[in-house]
Amino acid sequence: MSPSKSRTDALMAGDELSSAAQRERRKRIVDATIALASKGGFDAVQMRAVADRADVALGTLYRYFPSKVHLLVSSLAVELERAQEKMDRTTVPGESPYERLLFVLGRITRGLQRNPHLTEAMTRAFTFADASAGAEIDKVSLLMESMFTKAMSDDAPTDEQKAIARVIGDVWLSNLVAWVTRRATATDVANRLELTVRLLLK
Amino acid sequence: MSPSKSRTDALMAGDELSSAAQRERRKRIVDATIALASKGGFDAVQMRAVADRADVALGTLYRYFPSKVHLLVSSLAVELERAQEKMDRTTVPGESPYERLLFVLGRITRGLQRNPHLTEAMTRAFTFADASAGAEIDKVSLLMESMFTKAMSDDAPTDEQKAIARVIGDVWLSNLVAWVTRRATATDVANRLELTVRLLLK
DNA sequence: GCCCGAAATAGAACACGTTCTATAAACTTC
DNA sequence: GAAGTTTATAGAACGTGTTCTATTTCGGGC
Repeated sequence: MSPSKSRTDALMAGDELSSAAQRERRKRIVDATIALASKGGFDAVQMRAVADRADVALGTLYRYFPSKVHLLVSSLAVELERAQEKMDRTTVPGESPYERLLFVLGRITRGLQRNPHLTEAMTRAFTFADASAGAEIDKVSLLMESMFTKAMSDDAPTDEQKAIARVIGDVWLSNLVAWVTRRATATDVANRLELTVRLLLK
Repeated sequence: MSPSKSRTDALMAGDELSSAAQRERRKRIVDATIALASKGGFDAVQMRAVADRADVALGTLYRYFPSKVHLLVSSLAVELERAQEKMDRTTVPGESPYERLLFVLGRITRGLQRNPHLTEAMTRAFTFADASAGAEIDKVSLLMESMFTKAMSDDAPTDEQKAIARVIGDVWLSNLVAWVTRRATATDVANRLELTVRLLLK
């Protein structure tokens, strides 16, 4: 009959870590993950290597993140939050939702393409995730949609804008996958996104 | 200086296998893969289990398919070809491209949802594939796009129709991923696809 | 300060994808 | 039909994600 309120969730959520030491451990882990992913992509994010680099034991790593996919998707969420904050501090140029959306899309896409290995690692983790990582995935999906709806208008988005944001997100993800697997060039991705936005908003 | 014209490609392509025995081996492997995937999804498709069930040695399995992902994506292509043939024998009802596209989408989607484990295995393999499986992935992508363009019109598709087919394919894939990870219900998927088609074609 | 349960550590152990080795069987070519 | 080459086989071996065990350290209540 123990209260048992501090399940692994608490560690995974990250916002409510008991002690400062734990917050720091978590940060070291995420930083190590991003560093390794940036250098060598998905395959280079090896659990033993992450643990080493973050100076924690393998068991501790697994206590904080129950799998490699959880780890990568959580790191992706951290990265997206940073990008969102940066975007919030920018005034998005453009007269119409169409133009503003294109601006934001171009900016994020270029950001990702600047760090191909990291993008590859995150994208593959995101799409390979199974149901057990549903919560982390949802968090990332929400972040992405909110970036797109914010781009279209500052106010609360209409239903149609939400639908459009979702479609854009879907197309974006598919193109990211294609780019990561080298079936599409950066130019392809940009063109297709622009075409999609045109089809949807014109 | 050997001519070396029969690389692994020949085996992977599958269309041009030297002997009948080899064609049969390949078929047994794909059948075993589909059976195992249908029963237990991606995780149940274990290379040793596939080899056992197909009555080939593990080394032989790897000679025919250089990785688990190649194996699953190739099996997906086989499945899609079957679905395409079936579709070709049907007259798609509907007055407009919009209606016909919805009909085809609904039909494929229901087909996939009838076999959730198989769909999970194929979807995860498809999205997890790396550059080395580019050829197999391209084959599947082409098959999907052609299903959608055929649905819209019998004639050669216009550029706009091709673009729309691609967007639909992207949205479809993302929703499949969401459904497989149980972040979306079958109804969600149907609704979102319909909404997307409406946004694009209305 | 001391005790306790929770958290961290080092490292072994296990599972499954993949590769490698040695041998046997199946073909091609003469 | 024999020699040589390619393909298949059985099974060991290896790498990396994940789990488990035994031990130590940490942080909060007495």
